[in-house]
Amino acid sequence: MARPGGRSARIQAAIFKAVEELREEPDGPDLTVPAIAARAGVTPSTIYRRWGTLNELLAQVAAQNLRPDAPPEATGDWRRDLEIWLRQFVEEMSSDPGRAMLREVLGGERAENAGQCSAYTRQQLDAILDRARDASDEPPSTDELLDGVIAPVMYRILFTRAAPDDDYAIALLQRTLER
Amino acid sequence: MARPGGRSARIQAAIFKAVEELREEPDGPDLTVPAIAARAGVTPSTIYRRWGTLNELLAQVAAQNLRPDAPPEATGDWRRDLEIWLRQFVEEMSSDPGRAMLREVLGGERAENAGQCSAYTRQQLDAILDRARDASDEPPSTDELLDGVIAPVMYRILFTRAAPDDDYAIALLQRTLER
DNA sequence: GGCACTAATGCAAATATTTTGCGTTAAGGA
DNA sequence: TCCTTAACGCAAAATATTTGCATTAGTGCC
Repeated sequence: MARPGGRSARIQAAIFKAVEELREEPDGPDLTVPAIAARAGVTPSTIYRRWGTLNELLAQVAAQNLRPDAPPEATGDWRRDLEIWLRQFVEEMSSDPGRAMLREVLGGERAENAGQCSAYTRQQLDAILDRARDASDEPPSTDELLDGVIAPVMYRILFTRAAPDDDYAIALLQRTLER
Repeated sequence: MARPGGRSARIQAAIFKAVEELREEPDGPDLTVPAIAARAGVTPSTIYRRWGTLNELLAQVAAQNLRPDAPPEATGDWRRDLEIWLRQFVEEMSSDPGRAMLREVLGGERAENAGQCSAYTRQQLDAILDRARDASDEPPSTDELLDGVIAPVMYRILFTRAAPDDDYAIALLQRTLER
């Protein structure tokens, strides 16, 4: 049977932290398993046995980092909330660190981590849309927003080297709201 | 100055072929640099010098494999052509080999390969849309199709483990054509 | 065509990494 | 508390990556 308790959790936390710290390293981040293990005070074999591969470890760390740190801002006007949230989302995802995390999440073998990532944005959207429904309004569905706004933005981030899509994203949002 | 001539091209072709062949291997594909080099009749250092990393090599191979092997079918009815092409596109991309290639293209450090990939689908769409314009019709723009159909399909393939989206994709296409 | 220049490769030693067997530690259940 | 065994540490073995130097072969020039 599995044993997620105490020690395992502590070690995983130490390893995740080690990855973050090594990213900040001034002279080029040395993201190798031995380096991460050393920083975390753990033997490399622990990492290999738990994650199998550096790619898998980085995928899980990235998924965790993509977890939103706060619920979407609530101004009272849900359309405005959506716009504010979207601006931040696009900025974060299209930044260099954001792109790197997306690469890493998608680089992992198991779809689990990528799924987690989209679950997060779904939750954030749901939070805003729930408030809209409380106000007896008729907002679009989460899926309509995913298809109409999030997906096109992500496609461009992943498949082109294009600059920040700020206005473009807002235009997509307006169009989806008008339907 | 660069020397893409003769030998380099031959070696690159041999290496790409080696990757393909190792994928077919019955008892688990051994996609390591040394294995690829051995199969291609080349020393590993050649691969390391040219691509730097296994991820980069696989990204470029995947980009090449995602190149469409034929122009979209032409039935005379461009709406039908779009539908036929889309069905095949979705089937190919959501298959296990297709997903693996997408992972590999996106896993590379440089955006170049992913960009190539989306350029290919853009070309295919353009080919169909050009025929529509020749017929003095008013088809949607390439970007409208990318935003309205391709992006949502890709988002689901990349971020969920959901099953083949055949009908879903067609529904997206219909909606985009009606606008 | 022959020649000079040097990018691209081959080779092999030096490093770095990943894997693996076995002993030890510590969750989780009785 | 005791037992079972998942998870870890350690170190040797197996692989993979890097690097310096020698060799091969595109490319431009005469």
